[in-house]
Amino acid sequence: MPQSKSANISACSTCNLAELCLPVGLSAQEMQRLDELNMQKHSFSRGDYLYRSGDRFRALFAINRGAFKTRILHEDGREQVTGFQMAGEIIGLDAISTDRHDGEAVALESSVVCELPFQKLETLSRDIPSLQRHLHKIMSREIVRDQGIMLLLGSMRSEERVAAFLLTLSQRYAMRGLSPTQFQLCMSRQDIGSYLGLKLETVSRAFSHFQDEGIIAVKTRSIEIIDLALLQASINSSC
Amino acid sequence: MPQSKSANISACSTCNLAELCLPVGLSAQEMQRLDELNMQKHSFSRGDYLYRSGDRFRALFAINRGAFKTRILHEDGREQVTGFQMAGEIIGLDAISTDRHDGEAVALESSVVCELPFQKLETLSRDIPSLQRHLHKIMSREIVRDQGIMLLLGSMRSEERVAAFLLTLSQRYAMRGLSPTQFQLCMSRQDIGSYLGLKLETVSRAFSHFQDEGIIAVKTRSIEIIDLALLQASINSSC
DNA sequence: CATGTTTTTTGACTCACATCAAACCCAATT
DNA sequence: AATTGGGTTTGATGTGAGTCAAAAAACATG
Repeated sequence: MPQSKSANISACSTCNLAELCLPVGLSAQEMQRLDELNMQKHSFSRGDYLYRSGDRFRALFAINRGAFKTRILHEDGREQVTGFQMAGEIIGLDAISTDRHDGEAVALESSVVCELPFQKLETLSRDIPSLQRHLHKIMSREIVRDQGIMLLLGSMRSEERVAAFLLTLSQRYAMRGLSPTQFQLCMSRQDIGSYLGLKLETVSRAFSHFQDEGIIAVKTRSIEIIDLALLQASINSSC
Repeated sequence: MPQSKSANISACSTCNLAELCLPVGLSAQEMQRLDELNMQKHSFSRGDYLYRSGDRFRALFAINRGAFKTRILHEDGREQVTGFQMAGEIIGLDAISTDRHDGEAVALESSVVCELPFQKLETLSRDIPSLQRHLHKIMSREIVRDQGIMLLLGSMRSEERVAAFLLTLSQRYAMRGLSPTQFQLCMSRQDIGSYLGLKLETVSRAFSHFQDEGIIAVKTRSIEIIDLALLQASINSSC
């Protein structure tokens, strides 16, 4: 069990999604597990699973460095990336990790997209009311985010989706004090496609097209947004 | 303000999503508002707004009778139905009602799909810890549900989506002790389409096709599932 | 019951995206 | 320098679902 320590929760300027800072309090066995993971560092590559106790995540993690993706796995092998989590954000909401949805087993998993280091924050303990309240915010935001993606998946066409994707990335970087117009993608075209409900070729074509239009400059994983306004516009114009 | 009364929370066998029962505690003005709504009963039709204080829902409602839809509105007029809530379920999570998502104003609204009567449950009061805990479950489930829809929107084709939709409806009715094979749709093809990311014609065609196959029997809003196994199969087969 | 309105169905056509396939780039390995 | 392999780009082609349109059915109204 995690060593109980006084929770130290405060709005955190560097964590955008989080707003939730706790001293890192790892139990002995969790420390050991972390070590194991670090030991096997080389076996960790894109697509590998992160950390599961049993068949569900039991804790919240604040991502220190690197980026992760969350995805849903259908039993028939279909998978969908449901989000990308970057440094300063939260991953692994306990309650939603594994659950039955409409009678079908839906496994929610996290896999490494980029690098791996992370910090265990705190197990989702029922008895820290202020943590709970923050959790509400996080979950609410998760829902709002999901609903946004639903809008995207349900009613946008390919280039609009890619534009929207780039813009949200841009904003997330901006929130973290990084350049909103020049950044590295930390996920493959494949993953972007899965996230946006598109095939990787379509994503690539969208990038190329935006580049031809002079809206962005792409060099594989490096993105520079040249005309942010045009990118914005390309979401609404074509509909 | 709502009259504070002792919360009486317990697992509720008739409420499937809820698991949350409170004595109906309406304040005077809320009672009045409810009366107003009942007065104007005839002015309520599909698509009308339900109940908003300011521009956000301030309370949780347990739906007593009828059905509602939740949707997102984009400023450019685009809308997407994000879910259907039926009797015995919960509607109107405060925190997510109106929020900024990725810098764009996204309004979450509820509109009446079928009939209107509802009961106010309790304002989302921070000071009832057991309510909070239940809220977690509800929100978790909301997230899981959303993620399922994302899977659907992202990687299923039209007939699979419609099949999945019918199956979840079936299960929800079953959970409520109603017939899982014979029920009335309480939403238009349009709404189903919006929910599934399809056009209404496509939904109609899917229904017709399933009917031709002898899997279901459709008569406008009346659905009978004839071969549940085949319906199940049609989700996986075509992929 | 006749009439107007909305919802649903059906058909013909089009187009955006998926699919298939080949070439390319870049980094790691030998 | 040559090889291998994953990720990316690009092109040619096919198809599922959108679009447009019109008829039919369901529903509402006087």
